[in-house]
Parts: sequence; C-alpha cells; structure tokens
Amino acid sequence: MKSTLKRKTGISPTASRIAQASLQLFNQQGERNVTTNHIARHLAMSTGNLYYHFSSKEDIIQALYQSYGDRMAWLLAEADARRHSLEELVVVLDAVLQHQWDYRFLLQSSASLFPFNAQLRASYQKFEVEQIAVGIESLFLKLREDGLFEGSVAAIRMLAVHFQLLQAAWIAHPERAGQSAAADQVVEDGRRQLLAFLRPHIAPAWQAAFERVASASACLPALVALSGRLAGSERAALCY
Amino acid sequence: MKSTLKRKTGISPTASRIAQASLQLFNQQGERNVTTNHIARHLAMSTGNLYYHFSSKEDIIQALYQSYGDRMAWLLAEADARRHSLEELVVVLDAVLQHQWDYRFLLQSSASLFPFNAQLRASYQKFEVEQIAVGIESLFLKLREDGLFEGSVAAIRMLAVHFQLLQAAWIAHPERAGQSAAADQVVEDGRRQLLAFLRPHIAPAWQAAFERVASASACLPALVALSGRLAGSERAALCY
Amino acid sequence: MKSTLKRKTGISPTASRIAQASLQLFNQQGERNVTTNHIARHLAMSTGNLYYHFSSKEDIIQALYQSYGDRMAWLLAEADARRHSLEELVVVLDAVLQHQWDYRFLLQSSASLFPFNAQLRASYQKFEVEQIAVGIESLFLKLREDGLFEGSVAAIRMLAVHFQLLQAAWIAHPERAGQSAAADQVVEDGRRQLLAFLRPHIAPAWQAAFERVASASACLPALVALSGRLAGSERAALCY
Amino acid sequence: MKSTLKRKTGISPTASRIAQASLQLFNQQGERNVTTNHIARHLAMSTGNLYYHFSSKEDIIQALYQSYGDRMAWLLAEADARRHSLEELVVVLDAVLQHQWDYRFLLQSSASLFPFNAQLRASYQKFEVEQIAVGIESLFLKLREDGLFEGSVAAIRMLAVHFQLLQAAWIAHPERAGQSAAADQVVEDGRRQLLAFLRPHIAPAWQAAFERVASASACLPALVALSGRLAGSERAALCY
DNA sequence: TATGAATGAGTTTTCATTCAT
DNA sequence: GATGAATGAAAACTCATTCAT
Repeated sequence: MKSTLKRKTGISPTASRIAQASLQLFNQQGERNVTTNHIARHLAMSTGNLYYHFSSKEDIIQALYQSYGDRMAWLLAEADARRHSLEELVVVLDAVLQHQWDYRFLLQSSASLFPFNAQLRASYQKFEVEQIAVGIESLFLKLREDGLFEGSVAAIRMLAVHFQLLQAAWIAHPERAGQSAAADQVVEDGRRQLLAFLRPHIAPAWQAAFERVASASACLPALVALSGRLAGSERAALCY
Repeated sequence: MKSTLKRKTGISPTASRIAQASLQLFNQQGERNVTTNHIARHLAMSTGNLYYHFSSKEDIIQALYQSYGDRMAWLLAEADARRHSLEELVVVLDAVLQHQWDYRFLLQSSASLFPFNAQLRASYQKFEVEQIAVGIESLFLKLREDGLFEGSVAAIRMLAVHFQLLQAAWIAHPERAGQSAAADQVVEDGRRQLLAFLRPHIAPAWQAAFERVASASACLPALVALSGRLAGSERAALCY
Repeated sequence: MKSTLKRKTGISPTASRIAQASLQLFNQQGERNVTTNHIARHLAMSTGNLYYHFSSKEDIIQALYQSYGDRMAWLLAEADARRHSLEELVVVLDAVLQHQWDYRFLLQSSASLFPFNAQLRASYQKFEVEQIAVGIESLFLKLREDGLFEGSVAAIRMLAVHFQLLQAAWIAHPERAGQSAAADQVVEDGRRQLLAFLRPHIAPAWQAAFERVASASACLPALVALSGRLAGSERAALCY
Repeated sequence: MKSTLKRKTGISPTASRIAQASLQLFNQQGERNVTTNHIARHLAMSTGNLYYHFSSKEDIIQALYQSYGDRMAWLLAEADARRHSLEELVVVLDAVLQHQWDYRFLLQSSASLFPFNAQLRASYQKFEVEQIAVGIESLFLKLREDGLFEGSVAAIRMLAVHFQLLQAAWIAHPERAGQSAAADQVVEDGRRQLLAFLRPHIAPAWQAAFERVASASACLPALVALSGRLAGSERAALCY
C-alpha cells in the first residue's frame, strides 16, 4: 500500500502526478472550473501527454474516486479492528476526516458530478453505498453490542446514517459554520462536533472514558504517533 | 408576499416564468447541464428575450437564491412565532424541508457554484450565514429557554449547527441514505430523521408530547390545514 | 421544388449557404480535408454560427445526402415518365451525370464515410439501395418491356446493376480514364461511354434511333432546352 | 518475388509485419479510422518502432500501393501469357479480383487518399494509369486480334475502360449490389458479373467455349490448381 | 532495433452572451 | 418586449510524429 493514487501496481509516475495535480486543483478551484488544459499547463505538460495517461477527464475523476474509496474502506477496517479502544477510534475518525478533506471536491460536487455520468454513479454505488455506508452501519452495530451505544438497533442504524451525512456535510461545507479552510482546524473541529453529536448515545458505563477522549486535544503525543502510522507518508505525496 | 420568485414587487411575469423554468430544469438535470438556450427553448422563448429579463445565467441563480433565502427567513420567523406548540413547529419543519427540496439544486451544487462567483458568495454570506444560521441558533436557544432542550448553551449551539447541516445534507444527498427522489417521501423521512436526531436532547417534561408528535403521520387534518397556510399558493406556482 | 439543398420548406438562407459551401469544398478538397472551421472561415462566419444551423459535420453531410437523394429520385421518375423518347432519356441521363458530378464527393468517399456512421448508412440504405437501385432496375425492366432492350429479365437486371456501378465509377474516378475535371466534358464523355455500354443490348428495331441519339452532340438546341428545364436554375446556386 | 509487401529485396520482417497489419486494419475499419497507434498496438509494438521502419503513415500506404501495383502488373502479364486459353484467363480474372479484394481499402478510398498527397498521386499515375490501364487495354486489343472480341478498336478500347471501372467499382462497393462482405462470394459473383458484362462482345466462334467457362463453378479441380499457382504463398502472408 | 512517454497543432463541439431588427 | 441569428472564446479530445533512452 504505497500510494492510494496508484490505480494498479506499477502505474507510471506521470499518471500519478496528473492525478495529484488534478486533486489539488479540483479541491482548490472546483472540478467544474478546472479543465484538462489547466491541469496540463499546471504540470508544464502537453494536453496530449495527459490524454496519453488518462483517456478522459472523467477517467481522472474516476481514478481519484477509486483511490478515495480504497483508502476509505481500509480506514473503516482499521476502525473495526480498533473498536475496543476509544482512543484509537478517535484517531481513525481524525484520519477519516483528514482523508475526506483531502478529497473534498468529491464530497462537494458529487451531486453535480453524477447526473449523466454512468461510470461515476456505478463507482458511487459500489464504494459509497455498498461499502462505506454498510461498513459504518456494521461498525456502529458492533459498537452497540460492545456496549458503547445505547438504543435500539433501528436507532443505531439511523445514528450511523446521520453520522455519515454529518461527516460529509461538515467537509463539504465547513464555511457554513463560519470556518475558514485550514486543514488541521477543519479536522479538529470536525472531530469535536462529531463526538458531540454522538455523546447523547454513549452508554453511561462509557461516558467517563468518552469525555476523557473528547476533551483531549489532537496533540497528545500518543495519538499523533498513531495517527502517523495511519495516515502517514502517502498523504504527503497526494495533497498540495 | 405573492410569489417568492419576484425579486421586487411588480417584476414582470416573463421574468417569473424564466425563474420558474430555470428552477425546474436545474433541479431535474443539474445546473451544470442546463444552458440558457435550454431554458429559453423550454419556454418557447428566444434567448435574446431571456437576456432582456436577466443579465446573465448567474443573475437567474442569484434571483433563485434570493427567493430561496427570503422564504427561508420567513419560515424561520414562523417557527419562532409558533415555538410554543410542538405540533406547529413540526409543520414548519415540513415546510422548510419541502422548501429546500424545491430549491434542492442550490443545496446540491452550492459548493460548485461558489468558487469564482463573488455575487453568489455575497448572497450566501448574507442569507445562509447571517440570517439562516443565526436564526436557527437563536431559535434553538429560545427553545432551550422554553425548556424544550436540555444542555449547555454551547451544546445547543452545536446542536443547531448539526441540525442545519443534517437538513441540508438530507436534501442534497437523499441517495446517500438509499432514498429515491419522491418529493413527499423525502420530506416525510426527513422530518422523521431530524426528529430522531433531536430526541436525545428533549427535556423529560416534553418527551411525552414529543413522542406524540413524532409518531403522528403527516396527514393529520390540522397539520395539513396549517401546512396549507404556510406553503400555499406560491409553491404551486414554482414547482412543476 | 426550389432548391434541392433546402431540407424543409423555409430553411434559412444561412443553412443553405453552409450546405452549398460545404458541397463545394468537399468536392474540391475531399470531405476528409475540410473541417468545420474551414467551412466557417470560407463563409466569413463563426464556427458557433455554423453549429447554430447544423448540429454537426455529419449533419451537413446528411443534409447533402438528403438533397442528393431527393433530386436523384426525382430524376428517376422523370426518366420513367419520358421512357418512350430516346432523346429525352438521354437528356435525363445527362442530368443524372451532372447531378452526380455536382455531389461527386459523396460517390468518391462513400466507402470512407460509412464505417461507424449509423445515420449515413441508414440514409444510404434508404436512398441508394431502396430507391435508386430499385428505381433503375424497374426502369430497365420497363424499357425491356417497351422493346428497347433484348435479353432475359435476369440479364437486364444485371445490366441495371452494372449501369449504376459504371455511372458512379465514372464520376468517382474520371481521372482513371485520363480525364481532367472539366464538368461538361465529364458529363458528355460519361454519356457517350454509358451509351456505348448499353449498345450491345439494344434491340435491332431501336438501333437506328439509338445511333442517331448517341452520335448527336450535346449542343442540339432541343436537347439543351430540355436539359435546361430539368437541371435549370437551382444548379447555378449549388455548384461553384 | 517472395512477398509483394517487401518494398526492396531483403526488407526487414518487421516492416513486413507492419504493412500486413496495416492492410488488414485498413480493410476492416477504413484507413481513416486506423491510426498509427492502432497499428502498433495491434502488433504489440511501440509507435517509435513503427516509425523506425516507415517514415510516415503515408509511407505505409505508399508501400501497400506499391505491392498492390506490382502484383497487379504481374497478373496482367500472366493474363497476356495465357490469353489463348479461356479457362486460364478466367483463373487470372479470379486472381485479380481476389487481389483487389485483398487491397480493397485502396479502391474504396483512393479518391479520399489523393487530394494533397503528391506521392500517392505519382504512384497512381505510374501504376494505375500507365501500367494497369495500358496493360488492360493492350490485353483487350490482343484478344480482339485473337478473334475473341468483336468490335472496332475504339469500341474495344472503351470496353477495356469499362471493364476496369466495373471491376474496381464491384470491389469498392459490393454493398451497392446488395452484396455482403464474404470474400469468396465477392470474387465469385464478380467473375460472373464481369463475364456477363463481356458476353455481348464475344465473337460467335468463341461463344460456345465462353459459355462453358462462364457456367463452370469456381471449384473445378484444374482451375483450383492453377489458381493455387497464381495466388499462392504470398497471399497467405498478406491477408489475415 | 526497439521502447513508450511526450509533443502540439488541429478537430469537433459547446455555450454564455450580444445585437440588429 | 421579443426575436433568433451571430459571436468567439474555450472546452474535450485526437493523432501523426519525435525523441531520449
């Protein structure tokens, strides 16, 4: 698992550069406002070369979506593996928020990306709905069985849906809460808000532990170290 | 307050027809995929005439945003006025969800509309942040003072933010929750989910009343009548 | 029947100009080497305007094919109506050759136009195969019944096919016979060659008349007059 | 004279493979739709390598034209050598038709290949006009002197031209005669049609022999054997 | 010989906007 | 108010060809 932007093992470094630059520009200026010419020019590269590596603009977005979904699924699996430690769960939450922030153009323009784009819709079904949504629901239900959450199965299911919606909405519209776009701040505030959202559903037995974790700043050395393990080197390569 | 699509009192009926058709097409096909030529053709009208009434495509969106914000602010005032009756509050919630659904293209593509669009950004600041967000927060704090909500001021503030995010996310991405696009269903499910979201924060004294309202179907005659008063004639004019 | 380049009654003069210019450029330089930019520039017109009148380059070719087929079918009907006069038949033959010469790019590049072009293939089936080919066969069989041709039905059927192939081949590759591209010369030589091709199949009773017509030059006043009636004013508008 | 695709004796087998693949793809998909990248990919070869062996796409077509013309001239010489046996003449005719079918893209798109292509035009002059056309005319005139054809020198000259045009048209547009693209069928029907075309010009003394040959199927062992000698090994190398 | 990434001019097409009538 | 033809800049994408290795 080197770089999540590599679609297959051995993808060319140029394709990787194109994907990275596209991600950066899409995030900064909006996918709509970034043309293939912009991307190529940004990389001091000919359009022809860009199209040598990707068959279309859609193909680039598709590849980005792929790598977004891949890592998202992996993070979900991590959360599942670490679900007995609240501290580690929060670290994963941070990593998820950071990841969504890294690919925020997808969350911000997914609605405008979908109409009349069969391929992306298909990917969306596969990743977002079938994997991510199912994974989050499953995680929440397990946490309920572990005793973390109180409430009926139906209630926890709904909680999972709301959690996912809030997560995405937070990333897509941080400015709605009067937030400027400093990455770390978005992640930290996001964590705080999501934890606040979950608080009423935490079982009494866990509340003390929950408050301890919730009030801890992101800078605790242990968390940082763990976070490093999760989100480490490859992120540096992807995000501007 | 006849039609919320009129920018000023006495605006031409043609401009109104243009705005209505644009809203319909934007919602159905995505703003990105609807050209000014489409709109004009849809109205069996010349492009030139369209540009006689609106100075640009952006101007149309601006007008739609205006009318969206106007009614939104009015609904918020209604909620404030009716905040002593849970039944009526829910009616307003329905009206808000319906209104957001009517203008869903704004919620779905706001992120992709903003970059490099100073005017829209300004409107956004004015309406969404200064009015709507402030209004919701203020409403929630008043409801807290009325005894409906339990929690610290900070907690209720956060609740208001989450409430607004969830509302918007629910409208913008109904498919994320496996929801098909049947308007009435979206509204009804949205109400149910938002109430479920609020439930943990309802003070014990109100819980019985809350459950009564939450379990009531949308078809209770009284509610319908009230809803009619709220969402009445102008909606018929706007929505196909 | 004003101009065969008008697809419907009342087509805009600009669309007509585009079609005419395209026909001229396609004939002169080959469809392959003529871009929509060339056409627009040739008419001192913006590309956008060209695409306002035709939805694609294919659409232009389609329109040309349409008008080619329309007039071709009409000429065939004329031939049928005049089949009792050899003189008049020859006049129609001239008109057909002239018409094919006017649209020679179609005959020259039909093979390269077809692959992967469903619409044109369909038009081709409709016009060339179902109308023209059937029409020529039917004409030849009637002429056989009139006593002009000798031979079995099968033989005359084959004669009709060969006649059509020769006609097209003559227009498509006049240079193959060492012919320069002077329009009138192509037509006159084509007529002579096609008549020579038919000669062996003429029944003895008609041979004297046939030779008289075959040896007559194209300039006989009567023929010219008749030809004028057939191929008259609209040709001037179409062909450079 | 090993492979007609070798431009000089001893040309590299790679160049040969390129020419063969190009021929195949041009025939199947039309020269217009086959890019040099297609050809290279089809051969699992790099573009660079293709351009090492041929200086341009035109160069490939040129080479194909060369080998087409070479074999055509050779077949014509064969026809001349065998002109005293009708049976053998027909075998040569079959070989010619097969050869033209093997290179049908040239006949189908010659018109669209010529404009602005000086080299090809030159080749065309050299092969088609100076050699093939002259050769066919000379053959027909000799056959006239041998007593096979009746008619004036001028008439036989015209017959030769028509024969060549029909041959090419038959190959270039088999669909024009409602013919599907099965190679053997095209050849067989072509022979039948061309013989029917010649029939009226056969001198009475030869008619019995002519009918015998014309009605013989292509499968007579002797013919097949002879055909093998004519069209043998090199065809296997050229055609997919 | 061979590779394959890179080039760049060109192609079709789109669309917000203008303008003469 | 209304028409609709016209504009032009820019978008996505293609492809013959080159070049460093």
